[in-house]
Amino acid sequence: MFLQNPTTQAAVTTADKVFEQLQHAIVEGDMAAGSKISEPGLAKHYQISRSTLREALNRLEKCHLIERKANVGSRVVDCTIEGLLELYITREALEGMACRQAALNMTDEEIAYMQDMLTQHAGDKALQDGVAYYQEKGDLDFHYKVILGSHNQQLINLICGQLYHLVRMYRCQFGMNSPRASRAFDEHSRIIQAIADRDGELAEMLMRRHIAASRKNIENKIALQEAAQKSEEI
Amino acid sequence: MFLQNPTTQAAVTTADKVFEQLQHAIVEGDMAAGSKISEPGLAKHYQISRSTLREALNRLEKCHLIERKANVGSRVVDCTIEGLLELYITREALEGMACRQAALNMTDEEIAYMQDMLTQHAGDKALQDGVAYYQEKGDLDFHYKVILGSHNQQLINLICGQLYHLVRMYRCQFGMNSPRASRAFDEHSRIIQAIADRDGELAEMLMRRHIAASRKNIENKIALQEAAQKSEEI
DNA sequence: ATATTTAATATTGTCGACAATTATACTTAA
DNA sequence: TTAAGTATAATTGTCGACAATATTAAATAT
Repeated sequence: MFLQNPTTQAAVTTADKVFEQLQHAIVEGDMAAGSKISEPGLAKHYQISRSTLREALNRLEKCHLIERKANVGSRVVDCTIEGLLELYITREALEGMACRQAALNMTDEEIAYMQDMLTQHAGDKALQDGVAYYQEKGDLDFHYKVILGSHNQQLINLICGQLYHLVRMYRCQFGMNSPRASRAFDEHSRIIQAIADRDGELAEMLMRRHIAASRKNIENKIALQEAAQKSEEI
Repeated sequence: MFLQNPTTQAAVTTADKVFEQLQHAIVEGDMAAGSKISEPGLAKHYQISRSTLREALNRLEKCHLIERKANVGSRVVDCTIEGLLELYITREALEGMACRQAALNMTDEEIAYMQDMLTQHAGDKALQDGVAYYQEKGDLDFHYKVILGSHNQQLINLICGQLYHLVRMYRCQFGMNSPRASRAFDEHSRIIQAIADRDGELAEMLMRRHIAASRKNIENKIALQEAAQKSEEI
C-alpha cells in the first residue's frame, strides 16, 4: 500500500526520484531518526553526484524531514514526544481551519463523493474485521479530501506538502497504525455532515476535537509504552 | 529600519547572504512579482556561481517567495487578491493557535516584557503623530513576541520562517504600510490582557478577530484602489 | 497567410574537482 | 592522567563544464 500525497507531482528529474526514496526511508525509519547524513556516503549509495543529492536534501528540508546546519551537515529529525504534541497542535489549527473552509468552498459533487467514500469505508469496516485498512488508508483519505476541499492553496501546501510527512513519520516510528477505528469513523461521519450543512463553525470545531482526541489517544499509548518499558528494566 | 525575522540566523555562507539580498529584493518589489528568474543572469549579477545561486533559490522556495518547475525554471510568486485572502486565513488559524499557546506557555517575565513594550509603543504613539513607526515595527514586534511566546517550535517555524515573508511582501506590494493604527493598538492591548489572565480560549478568539479585521481592512483598501483605477481609465 | 515541422538557441539538471570549514587524532605540557 | 594545542583527515561549500530539456526562430507545407 502506498499513501500518495495528493500534492506531489510525478517525479521527472533524478533528484526527485532520490528525494522520494529518501522520504520513504526516513518516514519508515530505515534511516534512523536523529542520525547524521553523510553526503558522500548517500551519493555513492544512490549512484549520483553530490549536487543532485543536495538538491534532494533541500526538498527533504522543505518538508521538515531533515535539518541542516551550515558547515556541519544534515541530520534526520528526531521524533520526540514534545515534537509530536507540537505537531498535533499545529494540525488542530490548520486542519480545523481547512475544514471550516471546506464547509464554505466544497462543491456539491465533492461533498457527494466524500459521502460515498465514507459509505464504502463503512462497508469495508463491516466486512473485514482486520480494521487495519480503514485506519491507515481511510483515515488519511478522509483528511486529504477535507484539506483539498478547502480550496485554499496555502493551507493545502502547508498541510499536505509539509506537515503530513511528519505525521506519517511519527505514526510509523511510534507504531501508531491502528488507533480508534470505530470512534474515528463516527467522528468523520459527523464532520462530513457539518460540511454538507455548510456549517463552517461546527465543522471546524468537530475537526479540532477529532484531532485533539487523536492526540490524546497517542499520548496515552506512549505513556503506556513508557510504563511497560520501565517495568521491564526492573 | 530593518524588520528582522526573529528565527533567522546570522548568515555565514555566501548563499545565505545572497538569499537575504534576494529576499529583500522580492519583498520590496525590486524583483517584480510574477517575473521569471534567470539563473545565469542572477548568478552573474551577484558574482557567484550558479550552484550557490541555486542554493539561495532553494531557500527562497522554502519561504514560498519563488516557485520552481522542473526543467522550466523559477518565478517570483505573484501577489493576487486570492493569494492574500488565503494567506490571512492561514494566519488566522496559525496565529490564533499560537496566541492560545502563548497564554498557556509564556513565562511571567515574557508577559511583563510584552506589557512594557506596549506601554512604550503607547508613548511613541502619543509623541510622534507620524504613526508610521507603530504600524510597521510595533505591529510586527507584537505579533512576533506572541508567536515566540507559544514556545511551539513547529508554529514558530511555520509562521515566522515562512508565512511572514509573504505577509511582508503583500504589505509592500499593495502599499499597506499604515493600517488601523489606534484600533490595532487597543486590540493588541486586549490580547495581552487575555494572555496575562492565562485565558487561552479568549486569547485565541481575540487574535483571530484581530487578524480578520486586518484582512477586511486590506480588502477594503484594495476595493477602493480598484475603483479609483477604474474611474481613471474612463 | 497560417499552421506545422524542423533547426538553432538558451536554460536547467547533473557531474567531478577544488577551496573553506569542521571534526578527529595525535602530541605536548601541566 | 588530564587538558590544551596542533596537525591531519574528512566533510561541506563553491566553482566551471557538459548533458538533457525546453524555448525560440526559421523553414516548409497547406
